[in-house]
Amino acid sequence: MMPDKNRKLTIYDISEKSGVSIATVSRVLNGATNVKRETKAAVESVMREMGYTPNAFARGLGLDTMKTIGILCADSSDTYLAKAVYYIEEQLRENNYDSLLCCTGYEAAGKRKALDLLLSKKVDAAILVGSTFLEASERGNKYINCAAAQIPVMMLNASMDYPNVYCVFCDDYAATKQATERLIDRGCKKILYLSNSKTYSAKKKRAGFIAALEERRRPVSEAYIRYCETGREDITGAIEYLDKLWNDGITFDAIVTAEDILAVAAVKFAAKKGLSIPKDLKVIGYNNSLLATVTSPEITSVDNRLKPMCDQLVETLLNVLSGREMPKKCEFSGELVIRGSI
Amino acid sequence: MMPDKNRKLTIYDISEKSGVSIATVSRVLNGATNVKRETKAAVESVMREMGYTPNAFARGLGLDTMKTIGILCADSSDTYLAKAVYYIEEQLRENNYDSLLCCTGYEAAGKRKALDLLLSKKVDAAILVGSTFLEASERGNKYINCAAAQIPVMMLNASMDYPNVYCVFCDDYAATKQATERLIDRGCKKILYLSNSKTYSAKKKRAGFIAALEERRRPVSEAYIRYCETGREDITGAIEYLDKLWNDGITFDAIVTAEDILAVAAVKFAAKKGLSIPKDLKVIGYNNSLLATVTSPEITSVDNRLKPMCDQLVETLLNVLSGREMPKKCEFSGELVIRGSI
DNA sequence: TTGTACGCGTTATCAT
DNA sequence: ATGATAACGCGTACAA
Repeated sequence: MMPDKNRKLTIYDISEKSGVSIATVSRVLNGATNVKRETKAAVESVMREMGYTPNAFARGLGLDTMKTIGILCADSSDTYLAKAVYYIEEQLRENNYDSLLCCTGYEAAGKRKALDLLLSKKVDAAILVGSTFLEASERGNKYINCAAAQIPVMMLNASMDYPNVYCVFCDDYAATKQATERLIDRGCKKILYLSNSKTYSAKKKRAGFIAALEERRRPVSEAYIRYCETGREDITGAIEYLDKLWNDGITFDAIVTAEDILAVAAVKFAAKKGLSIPKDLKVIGYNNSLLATVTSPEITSVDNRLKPMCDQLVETLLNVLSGREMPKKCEFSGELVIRGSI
Repeated sequence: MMPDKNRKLTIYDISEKSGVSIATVSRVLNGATNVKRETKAAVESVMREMGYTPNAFARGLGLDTMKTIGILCADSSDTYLAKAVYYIEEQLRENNYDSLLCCTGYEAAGKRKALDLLLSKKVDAAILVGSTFLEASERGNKYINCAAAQIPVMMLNASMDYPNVYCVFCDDYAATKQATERLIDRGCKKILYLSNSKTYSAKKKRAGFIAALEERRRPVSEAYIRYCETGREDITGAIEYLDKLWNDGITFDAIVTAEDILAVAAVKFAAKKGLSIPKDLKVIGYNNSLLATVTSPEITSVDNRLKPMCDQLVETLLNVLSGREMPKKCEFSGELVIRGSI
């Protein structure tokens, strides 16, 4: 029989070849300072020439961590969430953490299941991306609380009061209020608020919209606060929704949307109706994503500081993991980025 | 001292509490058939009431796998790549594999580093998403070959002849050729080909464009085969590029693009120039992504079967992992999805 | 500075 | 059907 050349190298092989104990090899591996210069050099050379790599599982077992963070999001292909995941992964990697991605869908069951799965894989922390992870009922969020009993839980775009849960979000209320006020001040009389979800974040935006009307002493009509149930990427559906509204007599001279994609639909709706933007119809989007720049004219949109939020989130997480006391909530404020649609 | 209530439960605790050996507990855990019904029930009940979860690291060490697949992509927030990652993650999850996401950027060094990292984390396989992972030189691809010596490597949108490397891609050449021919047959005289990358895939598209011209006996002019170096999401930059071209006398009545985002830029360019689409200018995109539906009119685009490709890729991978012999290359053919831009 | 020996929590191979 | 015990590969007290 040939010696098994394919067997993976272990610390023992290096130990043998370099004539030191495995302890010393381990020390070299982990950059311990109390190793003689020459010994260290010798061991390192052996490791290099044999092509040794430490076994991550064994390490994980001993240290009880594999430096992996779980990232949960409903749909990592959503324009906005994709950016968030990208920024987060990038920051984690720079700090030597890997990212285990779990797309959960928008249903509660899927989210619970995914988080449980991450726990069972023993990730060091979980990051929940998107306000969809905040359920309306206390009961609906229980699984998050449970998870937080084991590992730190970070939330992007949601706020929650559980121990070991850290939240980073944007003041959607104020941003939407400000955007709406701007439209009012520009003379818009019939402003429509259009949303496509009922998340925590969506509710705050809606409240901001209403607050603006109230502050400016404008009537608040439920008919002008709309929820459009089409698929999240179904622009055609949203256009039809607006069309129906319009034909039902609910006409408008401005639209405030909860997502850029709805603003895109509004711009296309205007094109279809022969309405001129911004003269006949003004449109404001939300997220300041790529979608705000694809139409003619481009869309004025609320920048909700995604990159800074992600950076903050990861930084907070790293500090929490190293035992530092950190703020449970970080709130950013948005900014209206002006383009041609208002 | 209190007994350590916080210590994680092990198979020993269950063993003790249920009065059987750890071997039996392990058997129950893994659904072995040779366990007495009652024993099994008893052990399961103990596990449930104590809230036991097996330690994934220990399992990994023993079985030499944690059922994790590494997904590499240059930029997971790119509209197209994000969808690919999403589809792949979904399929993997359905088959009980987790996804370790690594965004590498478009530089060779980043890709090498990321793949090495995945190897060191002992993933069961690596999936390279996007044709950017195919370098022009043999040398540039060596790191892939090395990785494949250890684990199966799957490539989406690229083709390569290495052992243990499996490729799934679309016939971009034929699809682009067909799209171009359609424009010629519709009477377009001056067709521009616009690309924003020089990947394997981009080259095949370009070749298809040229082949169409040749087959229809049209002159092939380098002036009409263009590479636009602006950022991948920089629509404004692409518009300026087209504007400059136009002003330099390189006018056109149709554009074939290598990516939907360039087609979006083309549509916006037309709006800016006062050209009517499709009358004065016809536009064809590539990928049939969300971006093909955001403009007015919407963009005719090549559907390159992303979802079917991802499904095929994961299926192939799973089979490879279970030792079956599988095709090294799977080629899909694209389809032109007709919308208002031609 | 270096080496010995044990623990980490499983799975798997033997016996019985 | 069940139990004892040896891997799995590493980190680290403790000893020298």
